[in-house]
Amino acid sequence: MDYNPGEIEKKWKAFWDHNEIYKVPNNSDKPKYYVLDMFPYPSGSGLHVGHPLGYIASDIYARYKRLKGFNVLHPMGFDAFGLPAEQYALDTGNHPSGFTDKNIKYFREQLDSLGFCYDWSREVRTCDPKYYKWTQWIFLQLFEHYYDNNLSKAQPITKLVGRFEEKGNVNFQAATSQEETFSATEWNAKSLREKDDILMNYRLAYRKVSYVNWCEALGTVLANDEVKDGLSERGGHPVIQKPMLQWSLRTTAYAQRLLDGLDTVDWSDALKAQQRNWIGRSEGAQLFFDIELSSHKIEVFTTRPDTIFGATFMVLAPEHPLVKKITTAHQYDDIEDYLKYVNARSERDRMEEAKKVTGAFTGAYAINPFTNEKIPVWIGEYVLKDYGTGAIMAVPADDERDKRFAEKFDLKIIDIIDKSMHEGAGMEDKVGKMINSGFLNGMEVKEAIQKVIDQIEEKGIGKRRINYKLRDANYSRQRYWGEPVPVQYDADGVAYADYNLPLELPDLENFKPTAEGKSPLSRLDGWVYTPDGLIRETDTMPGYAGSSWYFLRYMDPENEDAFAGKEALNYWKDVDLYIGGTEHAVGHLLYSRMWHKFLHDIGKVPTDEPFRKLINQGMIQGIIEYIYLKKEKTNGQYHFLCSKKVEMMGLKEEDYQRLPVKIQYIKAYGSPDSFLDIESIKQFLDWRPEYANAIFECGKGVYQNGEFNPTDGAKDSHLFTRSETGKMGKRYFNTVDPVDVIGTYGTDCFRLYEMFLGPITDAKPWNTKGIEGTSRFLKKFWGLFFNNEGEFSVNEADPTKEELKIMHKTIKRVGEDIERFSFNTCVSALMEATNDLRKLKSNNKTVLRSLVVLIAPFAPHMAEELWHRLWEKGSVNDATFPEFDEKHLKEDSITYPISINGKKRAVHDFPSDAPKEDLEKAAVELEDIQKWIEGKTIRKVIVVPGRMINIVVG
RNA sequence: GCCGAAGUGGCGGAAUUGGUAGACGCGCUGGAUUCAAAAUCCAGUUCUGGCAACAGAGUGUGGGUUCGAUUCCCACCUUCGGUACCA
Repeated sequence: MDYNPGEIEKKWKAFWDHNEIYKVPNNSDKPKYYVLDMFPYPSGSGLHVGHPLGYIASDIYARYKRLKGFNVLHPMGFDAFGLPAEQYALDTGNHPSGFTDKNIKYFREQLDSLGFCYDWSREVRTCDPKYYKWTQWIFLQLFEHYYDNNLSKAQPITKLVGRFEEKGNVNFQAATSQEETFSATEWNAKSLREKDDILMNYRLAYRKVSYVNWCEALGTVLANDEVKDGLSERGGHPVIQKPMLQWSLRTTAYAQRLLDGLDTVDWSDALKAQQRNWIGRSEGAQLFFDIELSSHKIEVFTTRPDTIFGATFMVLAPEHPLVKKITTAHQYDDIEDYLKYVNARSERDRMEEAKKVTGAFTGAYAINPFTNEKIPVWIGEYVLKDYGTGAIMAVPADDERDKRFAEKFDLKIIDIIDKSMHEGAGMEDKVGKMINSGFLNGMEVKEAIQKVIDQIEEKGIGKRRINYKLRDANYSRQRYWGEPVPVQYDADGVAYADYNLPLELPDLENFKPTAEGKSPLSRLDGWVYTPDGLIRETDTMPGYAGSSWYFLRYMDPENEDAFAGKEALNYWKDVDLYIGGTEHAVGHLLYSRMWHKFLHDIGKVPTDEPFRKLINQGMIQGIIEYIYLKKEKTNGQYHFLCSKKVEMMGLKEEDYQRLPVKIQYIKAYGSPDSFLDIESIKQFLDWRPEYANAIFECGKGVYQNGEFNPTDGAKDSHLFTRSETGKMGKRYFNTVDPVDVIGTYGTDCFRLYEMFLGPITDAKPWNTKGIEGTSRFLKKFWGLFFNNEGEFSVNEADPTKEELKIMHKTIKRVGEDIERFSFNTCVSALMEATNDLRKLKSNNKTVLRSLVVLIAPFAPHMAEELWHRLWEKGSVNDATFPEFDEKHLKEDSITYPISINGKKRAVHDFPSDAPKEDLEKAAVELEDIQKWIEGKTIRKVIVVPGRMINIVVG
């Protein structure tokens, strides 16, 4: 009987569904294991072959763990709120929920075609009120807690109020943006509104003024990547930085714990390094500078207080609140002009042009507290409002950016560190001897840092301090398609938690934001104004709200009394294995960890870290095929040119635009010689009718308006395309839908091939052609169970020594390779075993039964079919992963490579139990070796038993 | 700029702790089968020279450590990914 994947896969999928094979109980005698995939956003374009890579890997591991006797939780759900659905609603006027449902349905179909062992009864969707009820609930918990730095733990706001009533906030260690101190008496005298403002400075979810990219023309707030050069990506309208009162999360409160927790998890060093850099802990000093003729002080944070004698000017962030207060009348116009310029630039613009030096002088002078010199105060966009204090003391002698700034604006530079002993050392190396630095002269940098901080503290002008680069996370979105924030305000603007959850997202017809940039919800007067005279918050929550805790909901998805029940949480505890892409390295993975630590603080989850082991899958790349379009039209027509011509004639790349072409039109796709022929140019024109009259300058002629004019009588011609490996995506028209591949080769084959491509963590290009190899392998594997007449036939006799060796070798390799997530080599091992058994013409039942279990995680449908044909009961999913026995792997003899001075010159078989001395002697006497050592002295013979022999001659 | 990862045949990749470089697969070449093709099977396939036995070179580049380096160390080059200008 021939292998027919379509039939088999359909049959066993129905069998598994009917028997609820993948349903997982919340209690079991077996040890638990939790395998999680990163939460997908169900985009309209569906999955391409790159997406399932991680899902297949986790599915294989989940199935393997089950065979190893674990109770395995392996769920899936949808991160269903988000921008694309909202954009779709804006464009079409349709409600995003219908669009989202449709997308989820297609996504689910695609996932189902991949044969995953998800327990779909646990599916969650972030846009379901039953789910976001708990997202809102967690938000309110954050709102009603603050972070106590002494206890290193979140505490209820009520406790804080108690403390204020008794002692005020003096000497109180908490994560806060509160600057003024107050006594108990002062506190008790404050109005409700004043108290609320102060509490806001302590809450873990709080309101503050922060900046958004506001586009007046589009009437909406834009994400960073929707803004380019101060203009909106869509339409090219101006974008400005607009201050708005918004919700934030005090992520910074958890900075140190987020850093420390990294030491306890099994993640790659690369990923941990990224998180550490993001958190960005630095040690240094906080320091206040007096301003001449002003009562204000400028606060700075510096990691290099030792360089203070070289601080010859100061730079404030343009948004710094002091700017308006200290600017002199004379400099007013300069500063205003500069602020206008900066206002039009996004943070990203500022970063991308790191080398561009801009700034303006405020006219004010600060006093260097150690030299007592007057130093000018400037503003400059290279100083960011959200890092440190938004102000720096500039030391042009030792800092590249300060130096460029000083050179451009002709400011004083004083050398303060002699680095002549340390060639090539930079500022970050913290080496050298202090010069021109008063009492620090002659000290090494590290010593000077400590000395100067002591002095700073003694003078009372600053303190030793630890600073984090991590910023509080903006939590407000002026959008419709997200969780409503369950907060109400009274007439004074005091915020109250609304525990009437879920606060459902009301229906809407107009999804446009309001003229002032508020969320479209603010138009719903009947919703905004509550019967008790309060006003609802109209901002919605960001994408990361629902995805910061979803893995907990899977543990107990139906629970109506809690986000998950105590019992379920205590059984599943945390995620044992998390697989997903690096794009979430800092965002999602940091927010989830913070939420988890918070929930742990308030006693709601038993663990401090959510994800024990984490693997980043690499990207599957596609080949992007471009055609060259001249930027200047020829006789008013678009003009396409063969890529070979552009390359060979040495034409300037910048005169051409690269236009990605649908890969379906390409001939010789993926090869360096890929091209469009006349037929495919016609297809291209059907797709892009705006180029109907364009000129196509091919190798052997010119095609235009349906006519081909050859240069030398050619019938057809090639318009060569430029092929580049890059991302697979809709915008490059190079996606491959897994459903299409599966239609031809079957699910098992597709799974196997994705794994066979290479290591899970590496990026690698997709090439559909290579799948033939795994397809042949499955046919051969299947063929092991059938005789020449096509009848199922296995040999029930005891396996031979050779058969046992193949079997145990394969068990060892597949088992060990799954454990180290080397799935590509597992497939190789199974291929080799199949080839070996075919050579032996072996169809031994004991051996084949083991192989069926080994292949089951990879090709579950075929395995189930063969399992049942072997007269086994139940499901292969409930089989036991076979154990290997070392005794079957022993060889009688070992083939040793024999090297002379490390270079292999011969191979020879020796008995595997031959002692070292015998090997030494025998190797030297071999005929093949004699000619290499003739006339030379043997200095040494190195024998590594079981491995190799090396003869050193001289 | 900064951070991270990776460079091995025509291609994807293997070599788990320093010990036979190129497993396995794609592609290609030759053969069998076939009227022919597809499919299948067998053999070969790192490069250079040689009919061959064999010899030389070879894991991005240049150095180093070692009896022995794809693996460890130093410097550099290239590619990919991330990025909120490390005060």
